[in-house]
Amino acid sequence: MTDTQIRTYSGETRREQETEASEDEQCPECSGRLISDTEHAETVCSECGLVVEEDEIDRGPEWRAFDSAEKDQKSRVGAPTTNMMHDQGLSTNIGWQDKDAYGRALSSRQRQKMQRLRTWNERFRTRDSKERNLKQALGEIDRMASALGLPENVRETASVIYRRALDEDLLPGRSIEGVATSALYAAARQAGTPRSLDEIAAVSRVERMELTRTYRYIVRQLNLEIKPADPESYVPRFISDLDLSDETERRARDLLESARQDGVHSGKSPVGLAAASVYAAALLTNEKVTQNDVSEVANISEVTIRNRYKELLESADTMAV
DNA sequence: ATGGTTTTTACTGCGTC
DNA sequence: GACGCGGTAAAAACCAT
Repeated sequence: MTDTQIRTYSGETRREQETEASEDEQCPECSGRLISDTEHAETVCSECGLVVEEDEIDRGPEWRAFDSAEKDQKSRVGAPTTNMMHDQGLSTNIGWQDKDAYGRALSSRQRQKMQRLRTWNERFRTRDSKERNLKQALGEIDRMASALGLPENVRETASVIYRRALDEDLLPGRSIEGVATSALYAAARQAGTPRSLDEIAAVSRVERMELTRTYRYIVRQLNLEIKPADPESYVPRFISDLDLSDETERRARDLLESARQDGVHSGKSPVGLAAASVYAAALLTNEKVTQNDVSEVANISEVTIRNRYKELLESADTMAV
């Protein structure tokens, strides 16, 4: 049984169990495999045909198709809506070809009319400043996200955050780039794939200081609940940057876990903690990494690593006893 | 603005290869 | 002697009030 992580806007995570796949379910009568028949909204046994469940919710289409060509024809699913486009991909586009629905050329009178419609459609589509604003910001978010190797869902979340900021009129006085960057930063953290402020600032057009200011403001105004980043989420990245083994990764997580229970955590920078755990774990597994190596990939001073990793080992010891 | 906390910077001493 | 490591003090950055 697999767990899926569901992340909500506010960043809390809860776990939901996926609906049970029918493969390990057995028919109560003859212990044959159960097949869920979505077309008739039933779960039936493949051996004896016993209907185990009826009247399930049918998520299939309401039409029937008798061959694949017909299926294609009847299917009427468009592109999914996405928050990554300023109009969620829903606006109308007037085709550039001067053809009618049957592919015949239009009369010149019609052509002129279509040209006027195109012009106006375009004007309305990016009508007010907000829309144009959004367009630019989303482009920015996209650019930065790919520079940082952040997955699509992060971009999506960032877009949502930006949209909210826009709706609440938080923009005046702040730069589009600044807010866009903040949104991305927040989204990355919410998604559990945090990037440090430095990393974000490196690909953004705004200064670090402006970024932190805007970020704080946005978080406060939108009531985004962003928990302090979990040190563990940095571990895999550091491990792979340093070419360390899985074993080391596991130990690093263990160290962080016992540190958490010990409460050594609070107030300390999560990145520092992660870096220290990686270093300490490498010591334990006899893999060679210097404090300097770790400090470089983690962008953390060696001093911090030293201080943290001692604490980590200490708390790991007391936990073991 | 302020004060408390954490991180960084810079420097020093020790041991090892 | 260079390097990794540990320690310290003072400065800087950060955060809540």
